[in-house]
Amino acid sequence: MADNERTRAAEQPGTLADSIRASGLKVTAPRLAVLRVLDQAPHSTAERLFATVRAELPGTSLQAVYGVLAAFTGAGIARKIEPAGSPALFERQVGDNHHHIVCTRCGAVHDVDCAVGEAPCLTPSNTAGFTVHTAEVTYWGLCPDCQAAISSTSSSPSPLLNKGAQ
Amino acid sequence: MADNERTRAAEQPGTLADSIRASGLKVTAPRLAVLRVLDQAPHSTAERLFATVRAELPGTSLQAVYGVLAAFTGAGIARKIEPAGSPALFERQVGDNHHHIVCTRCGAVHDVDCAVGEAPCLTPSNTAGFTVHTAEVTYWGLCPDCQAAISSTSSSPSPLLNKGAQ
DNA sequence: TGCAATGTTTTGATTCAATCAAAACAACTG
DNA sequence: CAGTTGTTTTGATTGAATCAAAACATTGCA
Repeated sequence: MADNERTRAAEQPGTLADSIRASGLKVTAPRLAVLRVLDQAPHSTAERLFATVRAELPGTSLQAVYGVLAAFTGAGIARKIEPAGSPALFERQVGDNHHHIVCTRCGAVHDVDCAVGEAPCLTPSNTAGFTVHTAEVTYWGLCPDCQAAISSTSSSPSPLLNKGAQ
Repeated sequence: MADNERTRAAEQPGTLADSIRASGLKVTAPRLAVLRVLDQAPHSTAERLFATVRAELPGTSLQAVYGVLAAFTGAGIARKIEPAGSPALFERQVGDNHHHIVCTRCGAVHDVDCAVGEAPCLTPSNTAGFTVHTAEVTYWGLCPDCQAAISSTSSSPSPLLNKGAQ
């Protein structure tokens, strides 16, 4: 590793390093790299982040990425989402309480704003004595590309997931 | 296996075998056993179902349980739910579109009726071109037991999952 | 009632995602 | 600039689920 690339941390311009430091974490090259990729490609798996990070920081290990992500989610600057049938995805934590829509054919994920300003069906009717802290909505459907692919070819859809009828 | 226990399928009284046959599947002892346990203990993992089924049907393998569950979900008489941080859970498919509330401390799962008769926030505001088929709501909170456990002991909650702030 | 065809279950191996533990190492504090 | 704390690496391991092929049972049909 020529000239210790892994230690070049503090020389970043601004915001990324700042938001890491602001959350009480030490600033390191792997963390900067992961946060940058998280920004450029939200809803990435740990493996995908690893592949991209490794391109610019060859010494990085997959376990380091997992470690960085654990630190980020613990510190509240990243969020882990786990759609059924998919490995965990990560995105930078943003203030709003948005949800996700997942394509059942290709797995593409997009953000969806919460329908009403104040969370709508976040207060279930019968909580069975539970105290509710969070409500999480996942929408399942077809992304534009897969709609086109299905309507043009008459081949079988080969769905990524087999959700029960709603 | 004395007198071929595994083949005693058709002699069940009624409803279980009927609902298997009604969905176009062959009736077998492992399927009857899995469906019975699914009825008695909803929200069970495959492993848990396997342990219970094996008690009454010793020759059954874990893979058989997975196979039965795949057949059931494919035929629409069982539903697979996959809460973040937990292995997949299974329940008998019922007509209503209910959701689930999960205890972040002990993992207990309960059913929650959809707040309004017609699904409320099942129509997101910006679908980004997606066609929405299903909306899935998961509530996270504390079950009554864990609320009591936390307020009585001042020990650390040791949460099962670390959800981001909502 | 018995036979054949189809579909299910078993057996064994394998994949994928994620986590654990300890040693080597680097970032921040003073 | 040195020490302390915390991070990263290395290597192994777990857990959940899936795959493939052979053995077997259920159902429909004669």
